[in-house]
Formats: sequence, C-alpha cells, structure tokens
Amino acid sequence: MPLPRSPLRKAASPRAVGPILQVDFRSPRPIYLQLRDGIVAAIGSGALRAGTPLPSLRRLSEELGVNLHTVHRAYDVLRQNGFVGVDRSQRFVVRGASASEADPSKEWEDAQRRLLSEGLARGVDRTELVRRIGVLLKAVGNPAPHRRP
Amino acid sequence: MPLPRSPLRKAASPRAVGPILQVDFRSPRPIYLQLRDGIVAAIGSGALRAGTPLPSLRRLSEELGVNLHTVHRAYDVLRQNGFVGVDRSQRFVVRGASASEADPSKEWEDAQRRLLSEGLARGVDRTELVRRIGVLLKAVGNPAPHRRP
Amino acid sequence: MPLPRSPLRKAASPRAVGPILQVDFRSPRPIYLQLRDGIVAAIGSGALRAGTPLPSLRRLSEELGVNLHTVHRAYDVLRQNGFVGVDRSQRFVVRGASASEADPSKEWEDAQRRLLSEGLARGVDRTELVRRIGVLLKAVGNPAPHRRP
Amino acid sequence: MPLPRSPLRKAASPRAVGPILQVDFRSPRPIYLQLRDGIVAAIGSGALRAGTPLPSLRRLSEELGVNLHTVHRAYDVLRQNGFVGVDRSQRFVVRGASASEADPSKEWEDAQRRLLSEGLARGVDRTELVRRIGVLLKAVGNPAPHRRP
DNA sequence: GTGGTCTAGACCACT
DNA sequence: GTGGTCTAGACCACG
Repeated sequence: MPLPRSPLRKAASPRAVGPILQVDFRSPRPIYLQLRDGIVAAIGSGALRAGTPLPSLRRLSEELGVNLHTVHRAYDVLRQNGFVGVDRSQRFVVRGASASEADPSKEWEDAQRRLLSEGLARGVDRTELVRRIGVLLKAVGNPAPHRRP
Repeated sequence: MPLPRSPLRKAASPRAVGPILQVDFRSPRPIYLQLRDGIVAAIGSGALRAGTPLPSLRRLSEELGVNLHTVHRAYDVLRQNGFVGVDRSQRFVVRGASASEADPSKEWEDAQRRLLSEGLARGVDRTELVRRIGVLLKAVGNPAPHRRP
Repeated sequence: MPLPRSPLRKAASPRAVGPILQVDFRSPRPIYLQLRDGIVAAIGSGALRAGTPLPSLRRLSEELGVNLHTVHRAYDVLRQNGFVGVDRSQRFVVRGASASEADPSKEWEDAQRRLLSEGLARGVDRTELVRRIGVLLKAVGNPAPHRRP
Repeated sequence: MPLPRSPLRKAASPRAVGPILQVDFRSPRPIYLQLRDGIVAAIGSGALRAGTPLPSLRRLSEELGVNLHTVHRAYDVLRQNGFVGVDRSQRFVVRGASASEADPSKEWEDAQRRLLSEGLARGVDRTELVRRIGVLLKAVGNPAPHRRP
C-alpha cells in the first residue's frame, strides 16, 4: 500500500540552484511541470548556462521537499524537450541554445498563436497585447541580477 | 448495422461559422480543444462578434462530421472560459470582449511567461522573439478582411 | 431571421427602483437572474416592501437597457419563487414576508449546506466561516440607508 | 439485447469513500452534481483528506450504479473547482485545503450573498438566519467522528 | 489497471 | 427545433 505522502515540505536548506526554483504546492499545475518551468526559465534567463549540471535527483528532492520521482519526471520532460542531456556519468546537464536548434518548433508557434488569439478574443487591443508581452518578457529575463560576464 | 460514418467532414455548405473551423482528425490535440481553439480564434479575429449565436450542437456536429457530444464538450469549455454564454436557455452565443474584460487573467500571463522562457531557453534572441510573435499576431488577426463597419 | 441584438445598452435614465438594480453585462450570470437577485436583495434589505408594485416590464426594460423578455423572465422567476404576485390589474407586486411562509424551504437549506461544505472544503475554519457570513449579512442588509421608520 | 442495468445501486461493500456518497436518482439535481456535492462535503467534513485518492472511475461507477461517464464528469467538475487534482496522470487525488487557500473566491461570496438576501426576503430575522446557518454548519461538519490524530 | 477521448443513441424540458 | 443529461461501448496512452 502506498505511503501516505507527508504534507509537510522539509525545511529546505537554501543552497545551489534550489533557491531559484519555487514550488507552489497549492497550484493546480503539477509539481513536476513547475520544476520543468522553473528550470527552463533559469536557462532562458541565463542563470543556468550550457554545460552546467543540474542538481542530483536526491539533492533537489531534499531541498524542495518533493518526491524524488517527481524530480525525476521533471528532468525526464526536460530531456525530451531537448533542454538537458545526460553525460556519461549519469548526470543531467544543460544543453543550452542548441536545444532543438532554435527552430520555432511548430508546437511552440501553435501554443503562441493560441495565446494570442485568446488575448484578442478577450478584447485586448493588438498594441496593448504586444506591450504586455514586452513587459512579461522583461520580467522573465532578469531573475539573475548577480553580475557574471 | 449502422454505416460507419465517414470520418471526412461533409463538404459543408459555406454558411455560418462552420467553414471557419477545421478539424485535423490526426492531430494529437483533442478534437474538442481544436474546436475550442478555432472558435476562440474566430472571436479574436473578429469573424465572430459578441451576440452572434454559435451554430447548434447538431448543426456543427453534422457539418464537421464529429459527434454531437464532442461539439458539446467544446462549447462547454468555451462557456467555462467565459467566451460564450447560453442565451435564455436556448442557444450558445458569443460573449465577446466580455470575458473578464481584458484583464490578463493570471493563467494567461503564466502561460505566456512559460512560452517566452521557453523561447529564450531555446536560444532565440529577445528581439527575434518579439519579431516572431509580431508575425504570428498578424497572422491570427486577419481571417476576416471583408469590410463591415 | 433573428434581429441582430444591439450590443449597446441605452443610456438608462436613473429613476425609480431602476437605480437599485445593476446589471453586469459581462457577468457569466444570466441577466434575468441578475435582475431576480437584485429584486430579492431589495426585498430582503427592506428597500422594497410588501405591496409595492414592481416597475412595469417596459419601464424597467428601458431603464436598464435590457430586452423586455428578459425582464419578463425575471419577474416570472420571482413569481414562481413566491416573492411577487400579480394583482388584478396585471401588475407585479411584492408579496413580502409571506413568501413561502418563512419556512427554510429544503432547497434553500440544501444550497446553504452546499456552500458551507464548500467553504470548509476550501480549508476555511468554522469560526472564520461564520464570521465571513456575518460580514456578508451585514453588507446585504444595508443598501438603503435612506431613513424610513 | 443487453440487460437493462438496474437503476438500483448495488449494495456496495462498505469500503473507501463509496459508502459516503448517496445518489438520489429522482432528484432534479443532476447526478454528476450530486456526486460533486457529496465529495466536496466529504472533504469539508474531513472524511476525505488531502492526498487521499478518489476511487477510480470504474470502481465508483460500479459501486453507485451510475455510468462511468457520469462519474467522470463529476470528477472533472471537481478538478475545475480545484478540489482534486490528477496524480502523475494516474489517479484523482484530493487537493484539500489547497483550493485557492481559503480565499473566499468571489463566486462563493456572491452565492452566499444571494442566499442571505433570499432568507431575509423570505422574512427570516437576521439573528434567526445566523442561528439556522449555525445549525446547518454543525450538521455538515460531523460525519467523521472517528478520532484519528 | 488508470484516466482521456470519441462515438452512439436515447430521453428530458423548454419554446 | 434547442441544450442538458444519462447510458453504453469502444479505443488509446501510460505504467
């Protein structure tokens, strides 16, 4: 029989990339996808560069207080998406800009199209729409203000 | 035994919103979501205006060659999203720009943020990113060039 | 073919009970129910007393800029609920506290029970729950501060 | 021809949440909403705690003698309401107090306001109103007196 | 096994 | 006619 998942997240020690990631246990979005999103965002913002190894499954699992399988699943999705790879020593490493060769990937375009349509359908003006996206874009890009040329 | 209904959509007489919608029966995206997306796009592009009644469940179901319940589900999602409402218990009608009146709705912003991060993480330049979105935005907006003040 | 409903609400002249009612054309709640709710609230708060005639269908329809049938439907629901009756001159008049004889009416209790369960299920504390209801109760009761013993 | 499935619910072996739920096949309230209400009530009363998996669609469908799709629809509504989530794509699990974490959610407040107004409009005294609600609140909360720290 | 989806046919209430 | 609901049986992807 399955162990009753403890509802308590362990008091995460703020180390390594852990602190970058935030898990909202009350969000409807599955935790493994939150992890994926966070890591993708970190890559996009430059906080995680190509070649950087991700924290080990156990490590991140402990830091965030989530199940090890959950982290595994997140890493797995990242690999399928091409954002990370596994080196010969079993570690997951960031693959950087090579991911899917910067082609817009039909899926991405479809999703973006859907989102734009939805904005328009909600009555948001075209120019207003691009303005808002610009604001969001600025926000997603600067979570790592610690200088590092 | 009943004839196996051809999966091909009947050559729909070009009336109402029917022709606007296209269903790809081989897409991994569920049909009911394709329908939803298509109608949202039609609203966003102005092809469907506030107050316009959607085709009846049976009508659209016949036109597109999909089951009545599938269309029903699509309409149901649209209602939950606030894009359509049900006219005094007799018809689905477009609610247009009403849907939460242009407030970005946290979900939309989250999805957009995710998409932007993903683009950046794929190594696409920021300016390139906005350029591409601009192109997409133009594309989603002009399926109804027939002037009508 | 059906007339295309004008999306424009007429500039309502603020008279009579009209001003008490507010219609949110962007709400997912059907307009006729909004009207019903508003009138029930007015009765509950004492702004509308037993014996008071409701404004005529056309009058209210014009004041609020909603279709005459919509108002009719709202009044109809109010009659079915027992809150108003029709006098011999065809006018709708408030029936006051006699409505359904102040018995809790199983439906009301069921709805209330459902709402309480939902609050609890959302994790709201019991005492907090009654507190909030108390606040709401105060709010619903005083929309008519114009003295009238 | 297939046997007309008896509308009577099978004498469910008293396990899991099944027995908690009761379906009234003659009620005007749709079955899927009755199921939803029952599960919400179970969550609210503490009979179903966060993390608990709901019975599988097929299981509950058999226990209650309702169609699988009906149960599916109920679970779907619960998910949209945020009360349950889907475990790594394999099971519905209770999300408990997570659902928007005790924020009253405008809809809930509106519904409550409506109910209070209705009570007042029926001529029920304010103090009497809170008294009745208190009684109901007590009733909804104690179906699980079995101690379990 | 699980949920997710699609199709199918039926009956209801409302207008 | 309309939408709303329920039942039924089937196939899929995922573990």
